[in-house]
Amino acid sequence: MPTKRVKTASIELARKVPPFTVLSSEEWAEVRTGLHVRKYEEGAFLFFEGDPPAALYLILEGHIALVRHSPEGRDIVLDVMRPGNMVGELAVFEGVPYSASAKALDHVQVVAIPRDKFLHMLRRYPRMATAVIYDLTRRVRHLSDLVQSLVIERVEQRLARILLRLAKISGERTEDGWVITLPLTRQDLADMAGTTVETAIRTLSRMRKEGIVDTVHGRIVIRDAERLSRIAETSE
Amino acid sequence: MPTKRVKTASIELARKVPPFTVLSSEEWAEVRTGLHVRKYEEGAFLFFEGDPPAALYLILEGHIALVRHSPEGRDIVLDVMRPGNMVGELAVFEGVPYSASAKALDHVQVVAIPRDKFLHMLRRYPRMATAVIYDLTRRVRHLSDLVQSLVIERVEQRLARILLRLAKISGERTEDGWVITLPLTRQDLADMAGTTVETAIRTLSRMRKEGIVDTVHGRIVIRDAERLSRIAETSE
DNA sequence: CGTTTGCTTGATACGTATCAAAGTTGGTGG
DNA sequence: CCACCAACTTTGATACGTATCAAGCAAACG
Repeated sequence: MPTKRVKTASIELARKVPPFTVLSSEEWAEVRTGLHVRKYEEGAFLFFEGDPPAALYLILEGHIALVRHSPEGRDIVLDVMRPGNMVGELAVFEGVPYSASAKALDHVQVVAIPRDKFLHMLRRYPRMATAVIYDLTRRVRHLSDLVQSLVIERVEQRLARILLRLAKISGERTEDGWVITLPLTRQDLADMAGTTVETAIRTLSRMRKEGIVDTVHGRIVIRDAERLSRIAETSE
Repeated sequence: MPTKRVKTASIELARKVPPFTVLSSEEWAEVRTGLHVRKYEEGAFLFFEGDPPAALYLILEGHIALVRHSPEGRDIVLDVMRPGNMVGELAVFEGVPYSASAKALDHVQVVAIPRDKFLHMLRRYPRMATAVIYDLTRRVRHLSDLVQSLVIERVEQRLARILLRLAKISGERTEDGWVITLPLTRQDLADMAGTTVETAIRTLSRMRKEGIVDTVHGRIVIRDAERLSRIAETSE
């Protein structure tokens, strides 16, 4: 695969994203010093569970998985974050180590906001807190859904749900269905569904045989979104 | 059991609890109009999943379980909230129906803050947002733990963890161990552990036979906290 | 071209859900 | 005070979904 040329985003891009949208030009001019854009390759980690809370990251481009590592070597994906989302808020806010690792799922560009700077910003421009609250709110809602999903649904339903969500956040319409552009391994999907690779594979194989999904060049294609939705919603 | 006389808390109590602590006397005087204390009996619901977001509640006394109902009739306890915690923030903030029901686990007293009032307060005194962020942060952390617990732990470990947590938030030291003062049914515990009543009962019975826990007058007593911790931490 | 990494399939074991039925408890009203 | 009722608890038998262990296969890579 040829390496893509990727232009580095300007820090000015951040101005268009919450929480910076609430700032006036003067305020922004003051705030932007000390902020800088960072790039991460697919598979790279922004930070690891347990690291001291150095900075909060605002995603400009790409997708980040929040991953918990279990002592037994099992990984669990708590959430998948997109452009506009923040990563690392918990730790930065409370001044405790990151409670999950942040892994780039594709090419990622972020604005890194050092902890001190962020706290200072928030004290000086409390209006910015609204954006933080919205982001946390989204996360609580997602985690609540995930808990419910883990308790009442079987792997097949959970995977169906996950594929539909992934298509929504990084899907591309093509002739034979929705392509999930994120380069995900079966292990990644298993970690999102709270199951093992083998079970994830078996489930996806069954779906492939039924013509519901397919894999092309490592990308998952949803061939029959309606049937997938039906599986996701099946209440028994 | 004789009905206890319970004094209604004064609205002034709220002044000592975040997010109101950040207000000056004048600000508080302005804010407190329109706020009122509400009481709920054990088992009562403050609101149901799907209700319009009428108000946010600040707990002054008692404990509230956030519960999701599944179509199949299964309940899932997402979190147990204590004095100082807020309930209903998500819905109030985003203006969407409550995503879970709020059930009083014991005698509860709250300050009800109508949605409009709350949003207005937050715009006028943005410093108050900090308390909201802290509360959300706690919830995200708890839900993350819960997800991890559901994925990697077996029922026994999950229950052990839950009992220890409950002892911490509503435990009382007595001669033969820690008594969990909340009046919880086996069904409640099952809903917290993401399992069925029968399995919860079997697990607790086993623990009782081993002298780890016991039930006295419907209250759970932790007789051997150390052994319980060991079960909760066992990594295999 | 060999080596690693990810994918796939099979056989088996284990934990938990489910269904069924009976026992216990606290509260109610006669 | 007793009888009754409803809600909660308990135990047993069985079925099912998924983890686990094992082994082979395909594709990517230096």
